[in-house]
Amino acid sequence: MEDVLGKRLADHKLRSTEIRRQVLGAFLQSGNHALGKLEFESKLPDLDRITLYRTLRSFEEKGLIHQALDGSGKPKYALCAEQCNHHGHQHDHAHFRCDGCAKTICLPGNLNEAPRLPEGFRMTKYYLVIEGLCDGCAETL
Amino acid sequence: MEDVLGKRLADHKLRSTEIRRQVLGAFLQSGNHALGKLEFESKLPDLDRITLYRTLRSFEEKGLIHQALDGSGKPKYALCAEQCNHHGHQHDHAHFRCDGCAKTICLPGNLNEAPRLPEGFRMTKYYLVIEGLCDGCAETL
DNA sequence: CTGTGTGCAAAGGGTTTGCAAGTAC
DNA sequence: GTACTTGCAAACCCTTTGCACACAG
Repeated sequence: MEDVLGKRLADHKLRSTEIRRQVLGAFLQSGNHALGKLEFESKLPDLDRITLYRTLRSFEEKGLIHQALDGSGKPKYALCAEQCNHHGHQHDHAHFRCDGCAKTICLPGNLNEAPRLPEGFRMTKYYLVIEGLCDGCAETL
Repeated sequence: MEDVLGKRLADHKLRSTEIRRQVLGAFLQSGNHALGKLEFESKLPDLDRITLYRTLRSFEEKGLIHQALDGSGKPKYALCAEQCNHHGHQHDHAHFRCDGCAKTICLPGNLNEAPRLPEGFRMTKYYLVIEGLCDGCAETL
């Protein structure tokens, strides 16, 4: 079977429509970096904004993508790893935002050990956000 | 001198106006937790929204407050420690957002050691965001 | 055929900008 | 007096909701 996109959608209990294949395709093309409104507008100029919002929400609910907190205040999304599905998300990577090119990158590898909390607090999850310069931008300066 | 608010504003090169004293007062009252739009509306119901935005921006530029990233998507602000000023910010604490009461709390103490980065990346700063239940909410359940 | 997805229009919320009047220093 | 601050109106995003039509399964 050649329909990688359709299969991945079906695996996540999502109907395979033209638009969803386009959006998923954009994620697969983008490698390990997260996509925001601007990236979608340049990659898929004809895509209706409202439809995009709904598509992203569906993808997130079904565990195909996750929101990438990057400190910019603007929502960005990135593909999930294999273990995420409609039951829930499970991530162990940090997000890096480059001050040069403004790209947000999912960093591979584990986070540090869980942070310590004051007495009585309980943690459900935590995120690490890093700002700086990516390899490309650091070398340009 | 009794004018704590005025002094603190002056220390940060901010003119001491009625509104700024009110906003700073709200921060001082709130202890270690961050304030968002909603909190301001309940603490200072007569405050003009636009003026609030400008006041917060001035405070942030002068190193009096910092934005507290908490994963909620909505901006929140908290008082800075002593070492921040108009030259820049310097923070070493994590932000904890409670899923119960929705409060965002600045956690005292140091972060873990700095995260490792891929070859060629350079870090300027990083944030840690933790979600869970605060002591009050955890004990209620 | 049935339930879901799409597209357009409209509405909603948060935030910023322009400008005239007021105020700190 | 001068430069900064405030308040109101208007404008500007970004995002969500309602509804009729189209489409996947």
